[in-house]
Amino acid sequence: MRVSTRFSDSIHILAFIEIYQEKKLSSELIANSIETSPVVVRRLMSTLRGAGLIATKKGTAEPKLAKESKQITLLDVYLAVEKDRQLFTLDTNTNPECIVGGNIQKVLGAYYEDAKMAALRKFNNVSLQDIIESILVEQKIKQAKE
Amino acid sequence: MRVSTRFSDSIHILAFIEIYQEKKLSSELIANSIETSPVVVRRLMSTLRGAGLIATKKGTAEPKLAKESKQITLLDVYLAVEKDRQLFTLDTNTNPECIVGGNIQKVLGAYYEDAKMAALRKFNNVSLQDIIESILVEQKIKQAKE
DNA sequence: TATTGTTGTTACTTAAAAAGTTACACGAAA
DNA sequence: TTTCGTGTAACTTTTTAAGTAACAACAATA
Repeated sequence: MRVSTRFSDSIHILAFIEIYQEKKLSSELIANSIETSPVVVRRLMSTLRGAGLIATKKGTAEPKLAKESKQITLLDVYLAVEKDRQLFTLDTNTNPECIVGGNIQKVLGAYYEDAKMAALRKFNNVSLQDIIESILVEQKIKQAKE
Repeated sequence: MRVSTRFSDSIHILAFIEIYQEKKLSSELIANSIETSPVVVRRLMSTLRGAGLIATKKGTAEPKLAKESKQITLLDVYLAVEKDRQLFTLDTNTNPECIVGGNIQKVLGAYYEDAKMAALRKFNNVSLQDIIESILVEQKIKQAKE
């Protein structure tokens, strides 16, 4: 399948909103930074709004974060747009009559959950504020090189 | 896109080979346990062979593990079939002219790597032997319930 | 208040990745 | 020498998400 960039693009949107909060922020302008279409941006923003991460007004190009950037973690964003889906995919169609096929899903599922939890815990320790600060630092590094 | 079950299916194949090592193990028989086609099994086995995890003989249905099951970790299997690809997907097409678009890939990439590493480290601590033992225990639990 | 711009949403199309399928040359073993 | 199986290539189908088009509802303002 096509690989989902929802998580990355959502963080992009949130960082963009916060960094350019004084400006008029249409979905088209944001789409320009992500290099995608305005509808894709609005679709993601709709999800982020549903998860209580941003606040928007219909007809008005003024999206705001619904919480402080320090209070939004990468995990919040991940769960908003990817839900709690499997990170490593079990084959859920194995032969239940077979010793291996009949038990591997439960066994592997437990180890997969364990690995997923380890990854998501990392995301729970990174805030949107961290991302924004890092972006601004990288930008200064770039400029210092010129 | 369709979600890859290569990792799960590969572990399935390896466990199957080890558990039924005395028997004649055609790709068709293994495919029956996974509920897939023999070609899919042979394709995966070809990759596992390339990674030095199994040994096969063309024309003969006698695949063997190339190492002891204790010496094969889930990480070995993962890297064999999924390579070292991104676990969380960066959007690699962002606007370099924009402060966010121009720096977010580097910033997010680092956090993604960190989370991925946490997950893969878990897999490095689980052996095929662990999986097989767990499968056999689950099977006994099942049978005790009957 | 008519116009212009924007959001929010639906429906549809396209793209990409992996599984599934077909086919077949080649090897093994009886 | 026949039968079974592997290894592999080429092609088709399935799945999922991005991209696109369209439009009603809302906001601001000329």
